[in-house]
Amino acid sequence: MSKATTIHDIAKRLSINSSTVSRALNNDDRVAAKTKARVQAMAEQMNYQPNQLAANLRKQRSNTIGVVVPYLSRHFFSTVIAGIEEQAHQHGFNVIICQSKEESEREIKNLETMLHSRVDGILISPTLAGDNLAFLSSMMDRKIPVYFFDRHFDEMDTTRVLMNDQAIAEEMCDHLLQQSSGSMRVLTGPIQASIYRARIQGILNSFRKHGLNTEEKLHIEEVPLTLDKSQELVKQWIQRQESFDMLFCMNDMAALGGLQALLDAGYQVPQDCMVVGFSNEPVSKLMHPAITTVHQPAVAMGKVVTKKLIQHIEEPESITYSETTILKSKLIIRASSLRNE
Amino acid sequence: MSKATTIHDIAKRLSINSSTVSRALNNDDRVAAKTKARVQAMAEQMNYQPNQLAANLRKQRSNTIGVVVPYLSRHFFSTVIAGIEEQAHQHGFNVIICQSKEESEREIKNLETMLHSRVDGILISPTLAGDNLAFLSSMMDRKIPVYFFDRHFDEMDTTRVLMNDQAIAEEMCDHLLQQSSGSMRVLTGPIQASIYRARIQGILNSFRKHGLNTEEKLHIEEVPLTLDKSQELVKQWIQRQESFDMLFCMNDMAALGGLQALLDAGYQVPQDCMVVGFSNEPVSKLMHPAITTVHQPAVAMGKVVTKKLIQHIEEPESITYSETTILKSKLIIRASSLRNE
DNA sequence: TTGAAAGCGCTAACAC
DNA sequence: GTGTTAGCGCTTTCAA
Repeated sequence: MSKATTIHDIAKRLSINSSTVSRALNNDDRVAAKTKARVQAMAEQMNYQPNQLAANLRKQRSNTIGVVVPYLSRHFFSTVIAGIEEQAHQHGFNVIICQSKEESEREIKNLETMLHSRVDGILISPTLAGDNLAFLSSMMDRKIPVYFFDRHFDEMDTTRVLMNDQAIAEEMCDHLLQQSSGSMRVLTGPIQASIYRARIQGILNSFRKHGLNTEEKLHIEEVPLTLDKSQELVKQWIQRQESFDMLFCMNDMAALGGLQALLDAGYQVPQDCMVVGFSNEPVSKLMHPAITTVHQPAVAMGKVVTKKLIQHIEEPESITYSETTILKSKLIIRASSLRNE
Repeated sequence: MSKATTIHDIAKRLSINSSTVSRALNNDDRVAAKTKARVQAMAEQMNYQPNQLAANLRKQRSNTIGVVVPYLSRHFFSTVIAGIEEQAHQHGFNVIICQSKEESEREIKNLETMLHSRVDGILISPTLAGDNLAFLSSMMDRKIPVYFFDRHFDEMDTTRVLMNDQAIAEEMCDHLLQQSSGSMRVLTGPIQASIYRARIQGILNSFRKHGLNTEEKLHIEEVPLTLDKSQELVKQWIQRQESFDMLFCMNDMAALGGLQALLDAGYQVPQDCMVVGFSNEPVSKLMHPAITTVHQPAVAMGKVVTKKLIQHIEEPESITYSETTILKSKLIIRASSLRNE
């Protein structure tokens, strides 16, 4: 096999025109059933493989969706991508993936590559500092739809699929404050990020609702949300004899680290200090005590946002609006925050 | 902006030929430095974005690598892909990703799509049952290089990058047998899989070396390697009063589940039973006791295999051989398998 | 060092 | 229903 079969080869063998072959292969209504059958049989026989590249060039459409996430290996993001991938393939779209590593420069470079590859649309959970906002806007101006998931920019008026971060954080905080009127420490990621801002707002609401003074009773710390950093920080607090009896972590890894530091120092959890996390990593339920957390429907998020984007790609005129979809996450209360058992 | 700028637009404005523009943009030696500068300036000014689609069609090359893994959301695979992505982008390649979900049918469908998209090469950790082997071979026949990572087929003579599964499992088993001459239970994934076969071979070697009877002392159980399944199974064993004092799990999730079941039943780990896992998931070190495991260089695996594939794509004639690269993983001994402390 | 011209494989407007 | 024709935007001989 020295050369791949083209529609022209098939046409020649069948003594018909290549455009008829094209139509037959694309199941066009106007071509006779009999011709269709002949073409399909011959295509099979000659082991014809359509050349998407050519079709794409002609159609000015790559059938490809570009996805940008901070880190591919974070459980939450790889799970969302699993959802994206599934939905996209169902609709005949390819998915190309990049990681920004939280660097907006890298993110822009990736987006440029995608632009050159003529992706039909972008799905992104953007890096939160830097000048990527302007670049993303310019992509929209070029009629390439950019949809957000999980993270977003308020400034950009486009469709996004988010979690109910504020409400669930408020609910979580309510749950804690019902059991304690002590002092809370919050470990959060970058405050610029909408998700963290939303969650903190939820916490503030809850404090206000309970008539508690946030100046005195609430201490918010912005840190890299990793196991090690969190463990180290909480250890320091304990050494300095700072007092708190609730530890609210914005992800499970930080909660694990914090829990570890507390237990190492001989604290009882939840009696001396309650600990809660976020994201429901598989391990959170295995700790002693098991950690209270929030389950986020990550696969669903991927599917939903992809479905909307594909609809936009396939019928651009029909999309005259942008919408914000809020997916409901769910509180999972476990021993690490249950004093009354 | 109603229409994207092409090289022809630039050529017209500069009153030169589009092929000169093409050459200038590709930094061809034959074009005068002065012309190059003019072209580049104009391209900038007109906000020219190269159309990869067109270049790809002309060059019969998509600059895209197809990646197939069982599950995108498994930590090991998403980490390998992070490495693949990084290496590929450094060399100007895109990466499209599919998950097979361990279904060979789905895998073949994905591969076909990639074929039509004219990927320049495939990186795959294949599903281990089904008729995908034949399909993969046929891709190689079509001059599309297929490289394996982590998993592979002995029957296919192509480059692959694997872990030293057999050696490390033997080392792990040695470590256990030095401390016990009791009975071992192994929780493994599908035996058809080369990785599990290799690891089991390592265990057998270790038993033989220690002069122990595998008929009596070794019990191998093939199960889905999930936390829940493992926990359930070990719980059953305990209820049935089956006796074993070493639990060798082929991943950390299974080890976590097993550990949980043992602790729930009041067993002391490692005194009553040692527990070991595989893959060094972040949580393994957080358990009480911390779990002995194997660190696998996943990012490195992704980078190495991608580098080799790209070399193959760029200089196909120079590749007259296939090679097997074995990456060294590393034993991480922790409290769950240390009786002498 | 540059220009002219052909063509990658496909689709789609138009004609019959 | 089918054929004719004209590109999509780029690269790459070949010629000058």
